[in-house]
Amino acid sequence: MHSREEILAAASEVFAHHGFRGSTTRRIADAAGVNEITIFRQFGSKEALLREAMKHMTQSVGLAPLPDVPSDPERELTLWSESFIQHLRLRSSIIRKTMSEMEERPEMSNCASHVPRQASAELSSYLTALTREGWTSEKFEPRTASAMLMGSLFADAMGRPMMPDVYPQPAEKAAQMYTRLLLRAIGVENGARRTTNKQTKRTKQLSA
Amino acid sequence: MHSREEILAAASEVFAHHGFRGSTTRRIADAAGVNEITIFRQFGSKEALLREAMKHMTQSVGLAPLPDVPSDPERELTLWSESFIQHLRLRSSIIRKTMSEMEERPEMSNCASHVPRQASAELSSYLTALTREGWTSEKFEPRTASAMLMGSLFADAMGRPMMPDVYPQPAEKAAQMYTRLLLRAIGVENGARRTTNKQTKRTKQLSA
DNA sequence: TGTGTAAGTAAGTGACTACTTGCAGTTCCG
DNA sequence: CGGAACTGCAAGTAGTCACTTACTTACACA
Repeated sequence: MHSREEILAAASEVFAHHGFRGSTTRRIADAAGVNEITIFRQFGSKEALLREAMKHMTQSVGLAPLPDVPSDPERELTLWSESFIQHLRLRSSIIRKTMSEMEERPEMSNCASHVPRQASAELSSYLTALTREGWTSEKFEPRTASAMLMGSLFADAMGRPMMPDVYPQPAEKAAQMYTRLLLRAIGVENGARRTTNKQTKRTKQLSA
Repeated sequence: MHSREEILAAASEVFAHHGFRGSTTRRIADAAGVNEITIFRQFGSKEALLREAMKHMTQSVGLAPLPDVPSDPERELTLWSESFIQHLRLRSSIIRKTMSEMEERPEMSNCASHVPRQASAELSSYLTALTREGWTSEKFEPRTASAMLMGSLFADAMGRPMMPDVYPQPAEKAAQMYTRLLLRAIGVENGARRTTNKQTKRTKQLSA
């Protein structure tokens, strides 16, 4: 009963630090404060346990929401970027392990790709909304821009512990700085909306 | 004699596909077409072999050079980005494994961080030169901008095989698209230099 | 009091792991 | 011809791995 949750938590922890091959059933059992055999009775095999632990973990992501209609792009996007990079940093160990394992165990990383997929979709649609609502002055592909922002945040979260000197300082401001650069790339000025013919569209939409 | 090189190559190959723990001496010996004992006689231990293989691999990077004085920023940066992403894609497996191993075996990844460190330094200094030479119209931190471009390329190389739909299409144009966005973020117009007071500086430098 | 369920203990299986020892064959060099 | 240097083969060591079997303990519920 109670042991199941503890085993799953311990399995995640051990996997994050030692990878699949390093996650011995003995280590997981010790970390969970449980007899090794309980693992096999509850989950059948080490592989099944880690599959389950993976699924169990991809719940509860909690990214900051992006509004359907932007009202303060810099503020909204910065908050989103900060919540995304925080999510990545908290899970950097396990993400590294999962990415390394994905060629040998595709079924595990398929489940792990759910979060970035969804984040990418939300960010892309927000960037599209920025253009639709007349905030942008430059033409751009939403997918490219979203890949660029998410990629910067991802690489920062993965690489900063190893080589802090190649990333912007301080770490807490990094998300904001990437976000500002991206907004400038797509031509969003400091809090000022451009007045284009697109604006009527938005007014209509709001009054509808 | 000849076996040494073959063992090193085989070790890299096996490590890229199976990581440290999965790189059994037996597997490496088979891949090298060599008796397992030869490995121990030549390198002493599995760890020493993989350390050597790592060192042996970080030679021959071959990034496109960035000029000290920019003359065609879009062209020069695009070529650099393309050579960098190609480098990352060719080594994506081994990079994933190294990043996953870096917490357990820091000495291996320290050697691996040499390439991105140098690339970052070169890119940053090129971006600084862009401003010095009057190509940019926006204020920006070179380190942030370089982390952003390199991060986008890195994340693309790492993530595209797993989720191709979140990255720009086609893959061969991705580097160019990221580069264009970055240039816009720092205010470099399409091949047109801005005429600022900085230009005199450059002229002086050239005539010197 | 009897029964089912979740947990533990102890011991062991066969496969794999890094690494060793001893012996023999080949190649090359003086 | 003789001896290094390199390589291979056969066998083995001590340890770890995932996983199993057989039996015991604790507790909930009826």
